[in-house]
Amino acid sequence: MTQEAPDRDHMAALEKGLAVIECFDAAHDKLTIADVARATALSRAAARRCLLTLAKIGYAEFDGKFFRLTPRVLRLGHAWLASAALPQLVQPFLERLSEETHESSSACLLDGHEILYIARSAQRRIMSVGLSVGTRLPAFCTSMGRVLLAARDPADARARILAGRSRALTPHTVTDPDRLATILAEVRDQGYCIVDQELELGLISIAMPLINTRGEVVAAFNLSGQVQRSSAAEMAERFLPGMRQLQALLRPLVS
Amino acid sequence: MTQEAPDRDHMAALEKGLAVIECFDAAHDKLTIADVARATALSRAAARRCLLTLAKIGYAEFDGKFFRLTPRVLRLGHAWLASAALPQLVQPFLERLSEETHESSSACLLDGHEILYIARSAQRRIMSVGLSVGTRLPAFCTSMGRVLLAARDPADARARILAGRSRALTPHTVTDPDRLATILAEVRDQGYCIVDQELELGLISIAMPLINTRGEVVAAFNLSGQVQRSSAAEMAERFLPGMRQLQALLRPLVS
DNA sequence: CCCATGAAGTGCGTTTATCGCACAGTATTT
DNA sequence: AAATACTGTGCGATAAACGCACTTCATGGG
Repeated sequence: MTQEAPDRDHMAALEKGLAVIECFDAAHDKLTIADVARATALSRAAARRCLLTLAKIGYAEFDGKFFRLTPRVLRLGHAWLASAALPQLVQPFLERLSEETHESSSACLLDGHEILYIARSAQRRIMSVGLSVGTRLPAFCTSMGRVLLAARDPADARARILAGRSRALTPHTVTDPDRLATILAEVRDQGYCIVDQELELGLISIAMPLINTRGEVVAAFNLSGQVQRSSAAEMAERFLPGMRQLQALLRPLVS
Repeated sequence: MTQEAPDRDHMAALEKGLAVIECFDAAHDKLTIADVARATALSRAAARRCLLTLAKIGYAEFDGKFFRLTPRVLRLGHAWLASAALPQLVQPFLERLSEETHESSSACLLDGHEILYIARSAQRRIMSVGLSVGTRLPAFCTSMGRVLLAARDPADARARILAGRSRALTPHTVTDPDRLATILAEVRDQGYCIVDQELELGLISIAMPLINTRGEVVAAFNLSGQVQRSSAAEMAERFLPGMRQLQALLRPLVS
C-alpha cells in the first residue's frame, strides 16, 4: 500500500514494535512468533526481532513457545493518562455522578470510528464485556459515540461511520448510514443521546457532550443501566437533570 | 553502562521509542525534542526521529514546538489489560467490596521496587494524587507493597527496598531497612498489613495478599480510608472480615 | 512408525535504516 | 544586540535490520 517515499526520518523498527504490542488482545493473550508475524504482516524474522527486543527490555516474556506482554506495558498507557488533563479532571465527577445515580458512568473521546474510554466509574457489572479505561467500542451504536459523531461535520461523521464497516450487534442496532444521519441530527438538536439495546441486549445508555470553555465538544460522558430496571424514557427523566448539571459544571473547567 | 556484546537480535530503535513514550508523565505533559533527549539520554537526532515517527503513526502530536502523546497510546496499555486474566477477574470483586464498605479498593502487582495498580474501584477521591490503573507507587511505604514484599524472600525484599532509595513521604514514613524487615515479618505472620499515614497524611490503608490455587501470592488488594473517619484499629475491625472473605473467594479462581 | 506440517533458530550477504555531526535558521533570553 | 537554546537539514559512515534459505524440533495424522 505504501510504496511512497522512504521518509528520511522514520524509525521503522519503532512502528513495527508498537504494532506487535497492539496485536495482543483479549482473544490473543499469548502468541507465537508466527502468530505475530501473521497478525502484523511482518516477516517472521522481523516479528522475532521485535519480540525478542520487547522481552529483553521487560515488556514481554517468553516461555520458549509463547510470548506474553508483561504489566510493564501499562507504563506506556499511563504515560498518557498521567499527562493528559481531561481524564484526571473528569474522573472524580464521574464518581460522584455514579454515586448519586447508582449507575455506571464513563467518559470517552472519539478516535476514528471508535470511542475510547478515558475515565470510568463502575457501580456494578452490567455489560458482558468488562469496560475499562482504554477500551474501544464502535461509535455508531453507542450513546457516547453518537453524541461525538453528532458534533462533527455530517460528512465527517458519515465517513467515520462508513470506515467502521458497521454491523449490527443486536436486533435493535441501526446500521443504515442514512438512518444514522437522521438520528445524529436529532441528537445534535436535543443535546443528548439515548441508545436502547443497540450495543448489547438489556443495556440502555444515555450520553451527553462534554463542552469546553470555547463551546467545543471535546468528549462525551454517559450513564448506563439495565432495561429491566428502567425504560429509556424513565432513564431520561431521572438522569438528564443531573447530567445537564454536570455538563454545566465542567464547561468552565475544561481546557 | 551496557558496553556489552552488540546482541545480534536487538532493535535499538524500538527500545528508544518506548523510552521516549515513558518520559511523558504528570509533570511533563508536553516536551520539546531537547527535553526528551535529556530525559532519555538519547542524542537530539535520535530523540527527534523517535518523536517524528510517533507523530507519524498517530501516537504523538506536534504543534511546531511541543510534542504531546495522543490517547492512542492507551491501545498499548490496554493490550495488556485485555490480555491478562487477573485484572478482569478482580475488578468486579473490588467493585463489590468497595460498594459494601464505601471505601476505595485496589489491586496491585509488585514490579521492581514499585507497586503497579492493575484494578481499582474508587468511592471518592481521598488521595491528593489521582490513582488509576497503571499508577505506580513505592512499595516500601504502601500497604499493598508491604504485603507483596513480605511474600518474597527477605533478601529479595531488602534488595527491592534498597533499589527504591526510599525517602520519607510523611513524618510517619518508616524508611530504615531493618525496621522495615521487622515490619515485613509481622505482616507475613498476621497475613495483612495496615499502613497509617506513611504514604500521605490522613490516609490509612489496609491490604491483604491475593493468593492463587497453588498458594502463591500473585497480587495484593486493599481498602483505604481517611484517618478522620476511622482509626487504623477501627478499620482493621470493620474491614478485615470482608477482606478475608474476598481472599478466600478469589483463591480458587486465580490461575 | 514414519511422513507431512508448521514453527523456531541460525547464518549470511545485501541493503538501507540509523547514527551523530556540523551548519544554518529561528525563537527566547539577558 | 549579543547570547543562548532549540530546531531542521544534509550527509557520509557504520552497522543495524532485512529476508532468504537451511536446519532442527515438535506435533499430529495416516
